[in-house]
Amino acid sequence: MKKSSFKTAVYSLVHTIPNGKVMTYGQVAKLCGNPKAARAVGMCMSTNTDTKKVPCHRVVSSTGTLTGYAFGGVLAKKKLLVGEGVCFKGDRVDLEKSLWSPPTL
DNA sequence: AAACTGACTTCTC
DNA sequence: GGAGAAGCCAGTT
Repeated sequence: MKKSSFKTAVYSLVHTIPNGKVMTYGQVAKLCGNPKAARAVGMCMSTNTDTKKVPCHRVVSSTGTLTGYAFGGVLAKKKLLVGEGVCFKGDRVDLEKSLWSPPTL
């Protein structure tokens, strides 16, 4: 590992999110080194263009609300999550069932 | 190097 | 839980 920019860490972490699960920006930010860098995480998602390598649609806000999506908006994001098997509560993700946390290495 | 921006989080009412 | 306000971080210009 070299040049571990925050962005790189976020990309790697998001890339580890399994299908049918979601993570919050705060969770990602914390695992990346700064629990308050949730905003920075979101920006990295917006700059991200490889949805296949970085499933940014699996990243939601702390309350389970879907935030922006650079590939069709929250509508497409929601559809993607539902299609993967993520539980939804109206317009929000059921974090109690679909919130995922990385393995303790 | 400084300033601005942005897909956030948390507190209070 | 919803609405409003303040604080925080990294990236881009």
